[in-house]
Amino acid sequence: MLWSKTLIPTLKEDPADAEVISHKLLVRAGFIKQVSRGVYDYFPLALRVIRKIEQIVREEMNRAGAQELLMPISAPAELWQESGRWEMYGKELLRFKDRNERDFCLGPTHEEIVTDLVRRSVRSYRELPFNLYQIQTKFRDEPRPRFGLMRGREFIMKDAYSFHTDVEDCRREYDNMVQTYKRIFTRCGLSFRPVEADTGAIGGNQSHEFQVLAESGEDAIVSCNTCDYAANVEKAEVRAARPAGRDIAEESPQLEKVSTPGKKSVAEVAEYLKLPVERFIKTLVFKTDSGEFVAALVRGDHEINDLKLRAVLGAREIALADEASVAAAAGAMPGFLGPIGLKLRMIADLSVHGMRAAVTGANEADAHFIQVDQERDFTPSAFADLRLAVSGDPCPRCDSGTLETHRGIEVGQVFYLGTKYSVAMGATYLDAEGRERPIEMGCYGIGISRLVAAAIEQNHDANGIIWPFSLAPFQVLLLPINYKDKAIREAADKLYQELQQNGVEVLLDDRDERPGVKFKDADLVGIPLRVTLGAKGLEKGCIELRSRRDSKTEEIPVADSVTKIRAVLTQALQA
RNA sequence: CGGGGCGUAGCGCAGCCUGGUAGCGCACCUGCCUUGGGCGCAGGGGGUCGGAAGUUCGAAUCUUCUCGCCCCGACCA
Repeated sequence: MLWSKTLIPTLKEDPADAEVISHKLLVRAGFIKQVSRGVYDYFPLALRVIRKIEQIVREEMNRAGAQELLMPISAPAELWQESGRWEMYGKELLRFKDRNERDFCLGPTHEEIVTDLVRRSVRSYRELPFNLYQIQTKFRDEPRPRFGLMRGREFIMKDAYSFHTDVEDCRREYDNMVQTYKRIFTRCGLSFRPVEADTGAIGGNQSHEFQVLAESGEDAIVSCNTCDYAANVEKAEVRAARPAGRDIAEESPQLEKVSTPGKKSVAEVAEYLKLPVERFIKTLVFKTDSGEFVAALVRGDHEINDLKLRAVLGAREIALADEASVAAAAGAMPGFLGPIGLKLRMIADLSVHGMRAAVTGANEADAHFIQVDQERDFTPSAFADLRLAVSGDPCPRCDSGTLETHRGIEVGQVFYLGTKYSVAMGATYLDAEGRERPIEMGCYGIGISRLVAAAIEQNHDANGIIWPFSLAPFQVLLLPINYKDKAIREAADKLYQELQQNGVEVLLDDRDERPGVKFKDADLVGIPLRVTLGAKGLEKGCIELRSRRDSKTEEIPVADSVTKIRAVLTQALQA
């Protein structure tokens, strides 16, 4: 392709509204432009990258036995009402009415549509199992889209759904997809990690996310430094600390109430009393969807994992109670709450068990208790794993490991769904005995457009993007120093033709620009191989081949150039 | 949804406080020059100052409303 005929509006300066590097570079290098909040145009270079990713995904999904189809982007409300998600999904679901005032939504995901499709098409166990996938634009009206392609409202996704007669077969396919995803992300040239994950709004009861490791990632993940345990912090289990081994007969110092005027947060009180935050017990009051107020207790240096709390409470929704509700329900203001004398149901984190010489609120204004002894002074309704895992926690799976934390960009997620949708929507089959049974389901997503951003977060330098060979919009950039020079132009045109005839994806910078401009743009756009054609080299019959990633440069004879470039590409794409 | 910030030429910004009829850099166009890392010189085009209403002789500038975009928060007692 000719640069002069391609829309590549590069910018010298960072766009004012971009925060993360992938967003800045995608805009600066002429790949995307924002149309509205979280919605972007994909310019020709971006589309080529997307097509590359799609192709890898297609090849691997097909190889794994899945079949591609295409479902509608809009869905009638009735299907979402059947699954119950019309009410549950909230404002992220973009809803609208057609001309006849019928409710519709734009699909943020397609469990309802695909389940409907399958229930109308499948009767017998003989027709199962199968796995259907599509690559399509999705719309989620995110509360806060940001970071360019990393969290858009409109985005391109590969979503797959598998259907099975039984749990074992569904789990087999789940594993098949995990392996497939590993191949896909490896082929994309990314450093990633599969982690255990919460199932969120999709539902189901087993899930892994595929996280591309990057500092700018929105997700926090933990991984064991010894075994292969890794999880999203939302999901990470925390093992009960080993029992401290305490002497029951030993007396604790007497409980004491101290004045802490205006000191509300753990940090403030700790500073004021000159006591370490680990000695504190935080008391947080949550309201459940059934209207109950519940106190959750965690150590001062820990944080509540509300997914865990929600699960322990068996609640559908929980939220921190506002000040007025807390005052009414607990009889004290936030900041001075404590378990002693509290009339609410209390769930305490495992680490609170057996704490001594602890500090808690005194359930009255401007006062805290010190020398609190959990076993002596209060008894929670239950102890449970409530807190977020932190760096340094012991691994929940192996004996010797400890957890370390990383940031990640979630580019894929696999779910074992079970029969949640098939039961709700009546997707059943007849087994060999003629009994009607619900279909077991799994679902598997990959954020195609997010992957573009993730790849850049992981592959860039001060000058611009460095595309992995497998994702690059072009494999080779031909850069004639002066395209108006006859000898250079003829050499460039000839090489351009030959490379194309040899199946190499090549972009020729045929613009009448100064060399400096072309070099800067070349680095910015990030095509992995650059061939520079200059007068000096051509006099010797040579061109210059340069790697974008490591800047390694070699002069090679024009006559060998096609062979050499093909060899480099072959090697790079195999690696 | 709460808080903050910003909307002035394609991009990045100044001007606003203290009202007087819009400017800088880059980009763009023309010519000359130059050609291995965002050249040089000369000339030139382009803006309903996000929108609406108000105050005023006069509004980019002051007031009100509104729309858009960005950031932070929307759990830590």
